[in-house]
Amino acid sequence: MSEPAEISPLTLSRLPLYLRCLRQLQEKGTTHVSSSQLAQQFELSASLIRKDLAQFGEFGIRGTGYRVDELVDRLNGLLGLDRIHKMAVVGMGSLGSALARYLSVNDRPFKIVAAFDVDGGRVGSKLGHLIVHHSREIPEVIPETGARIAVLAVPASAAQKCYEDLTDSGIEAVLNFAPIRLKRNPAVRTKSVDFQIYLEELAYFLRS
Amino acid sequence: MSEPAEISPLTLSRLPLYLRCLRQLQEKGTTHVSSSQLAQQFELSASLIRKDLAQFGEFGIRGTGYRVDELVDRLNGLLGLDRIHKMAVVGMGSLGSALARYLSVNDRPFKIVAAFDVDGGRVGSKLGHLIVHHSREIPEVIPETGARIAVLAVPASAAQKCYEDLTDSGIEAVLNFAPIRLKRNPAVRTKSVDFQIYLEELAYFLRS
DNA sequence: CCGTGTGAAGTCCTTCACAGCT
DNA sequence: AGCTGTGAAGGACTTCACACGG
Repeated sequence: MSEPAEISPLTLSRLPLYLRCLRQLQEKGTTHVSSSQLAQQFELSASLIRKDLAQFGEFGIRGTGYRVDELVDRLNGLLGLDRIHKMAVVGMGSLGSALARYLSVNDRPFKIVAAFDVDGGRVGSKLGHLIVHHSREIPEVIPETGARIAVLAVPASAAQKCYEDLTDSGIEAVLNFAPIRLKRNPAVRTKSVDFQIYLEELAYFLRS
Repeated sequence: MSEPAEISPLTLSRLPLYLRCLRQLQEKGTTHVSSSQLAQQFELSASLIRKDLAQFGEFGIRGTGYRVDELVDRLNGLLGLDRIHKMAVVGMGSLGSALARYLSVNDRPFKIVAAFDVDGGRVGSKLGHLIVHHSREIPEVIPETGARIAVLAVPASAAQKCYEDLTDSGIEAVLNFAPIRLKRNPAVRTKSVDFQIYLEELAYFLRS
């Protein structure tokens, strides 16, 4: 059972989820877990877990379940989380700063190597031991730092321009928080997280 | 063509997206748009747009397309965005504060009516003209304010407890930002936004 | 003639059910 | 006996293609 050329997007979106659940189990000291236990505790589907995992080899033990540590390692490897990812953050407003704190926790593989803003009050200030650059320096600084992934947390009006500067500078993946539909660069993995849209979706259930 | 009892979750997730695109068109002064124009400009599927919209009535004009203003109004109505939603925010750390700013922009129908935290330095401080309450006051304050929707932006370790306090207090929908898999209350619409997971998903494409 | 609305076809994803391993 | 791995069945969603209305 060798690894397929392409993981289906829905399977891919669940792998980090499984990882999160398994990490919670690790903290509790659980060493083995079955698909049905996982399903019950975390409101997942047992058969789906098995199908998802079985795509990448047989690392379950029939009659017993999965070894938690092994599964964590395997998923970390599959997702490329077993090494450091250098990350840039563009937009150091309240959201960008908060994201910088939340996304670069020490035990996680994402390390911020560059930060940008256009606000004179923030350019030159420090984020940890990093200096915040002006966004116009993206084309020079990104290649210097070797960042391959970027978080975009600028106002909607500036997002498309920043996005293009980033992708032109060699960034390969962007996580966008600006509330706008970006015109995407097909060579760059782009994911948008839009809080307003999530709220609007929830609002539907409050029409009563 | 009357409205169905249930919208499929995937259709529902696209309606706010269409709304976002349409608002962008409104700002540019566009009055009419066809499904294929929408599809091209915003990288959507024309036939899917038509299918999604047609579920709620025939408000396209054959040969012409859709009237932007009318469609915006209709979608706003469908999603329950044509009235104010009172919202509570729990967790006034950097993320909670940033979210409070981003989600309660004036032209949006979500209005923050209560804020909570456990940190002595933040309890009692002001968010606009609102006082930040201690989280232990959730059971009293939520009913007083009439909030029906809540944003949860507390550390993972506190999330489950806060979630339960909120749902026990009558909150009907929760947007969770804590990086944890919540044990959900089935009576409450719960949506989780997990930045770490999104990054991990992107990391998969950077394994090279 | 253009674009919507919509059955039909096609694709993708999930659930089922059980053979086979431990 | 228990649980994984997996073909087969079932379901959900999307795309196709065209009839119909403007």
